[in-house]
Amino acid sequence: MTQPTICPKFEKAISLLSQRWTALVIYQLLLGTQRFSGIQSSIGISGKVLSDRLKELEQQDIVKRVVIPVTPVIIEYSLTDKGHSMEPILRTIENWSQAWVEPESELSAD
Amino acid sequence: MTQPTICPKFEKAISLLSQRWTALVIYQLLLGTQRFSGIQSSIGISGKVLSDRLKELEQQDIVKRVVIPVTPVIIEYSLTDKGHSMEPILRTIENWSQAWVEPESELSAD
DNA sequence: ATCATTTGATTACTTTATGTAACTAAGTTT
DNA sequence: AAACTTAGTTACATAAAGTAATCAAATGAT
Repeated sequence: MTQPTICPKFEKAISLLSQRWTALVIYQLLLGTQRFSGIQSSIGISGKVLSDRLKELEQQDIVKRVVIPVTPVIIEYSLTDKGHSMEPILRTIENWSQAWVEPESELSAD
Repeated sequence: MTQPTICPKFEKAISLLSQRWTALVIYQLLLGTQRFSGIQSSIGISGKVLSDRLKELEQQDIVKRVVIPVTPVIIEYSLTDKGHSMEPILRTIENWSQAWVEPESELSAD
């Protein structure tokens, strides 16, 4: 048998990044601390899924959540060191996309 | 409004890589030409989804499909130039995972 | 005091994606 | 003709994601 020879760490990283929105959330946070609604409107994710993703990223120690008790409450999300360490991944994808992805053939057939 | 300012090419790349299995399929093909059943057993993907993924990757000119009319038929899948150009993405993820991902805490509670 | 407002979230419900397992097609051996 | 092999497909079940309404906490307006 030549079964699962894929490194578990790599597989875990892939399964994280293969979740819809995860990479985009991190990419947005590379721009700096942001709030829930800011992330939501910048990438067009639903509140429900954003909530899920942020919870998981917090658990993975990729995102840090800070509550500022003013009114209405402000909650700031930012990247941890581990989160920032993912920047090369996003940049590599960014570079590749510029070199190889053809723009969406905008079929503006009226 | 500070709406969708994300580059369409980048978004397209992300949406491709955010599909479950896509990155692993490409990663496997970095090892060289492989057949349907080989990919299937190496990463544990269902035939149905692998079929979908390979079709999309073919459309995106990332994967090449070659039919060898012997019996039983052999169908070889390999990366195109565009496919190979994604290697840095996978390597960057691989490197990051080695440095930052903690191995699955194997809860072997008897 | 009550009501509306704001942010960050959750819940109920619908739609889409994925998993599972049985099945098909073509060619060959038995 | 029946069995076997590879590369799929199909029908059905489960999981994930989208949508919209709703909640909680704090506060200012009435």
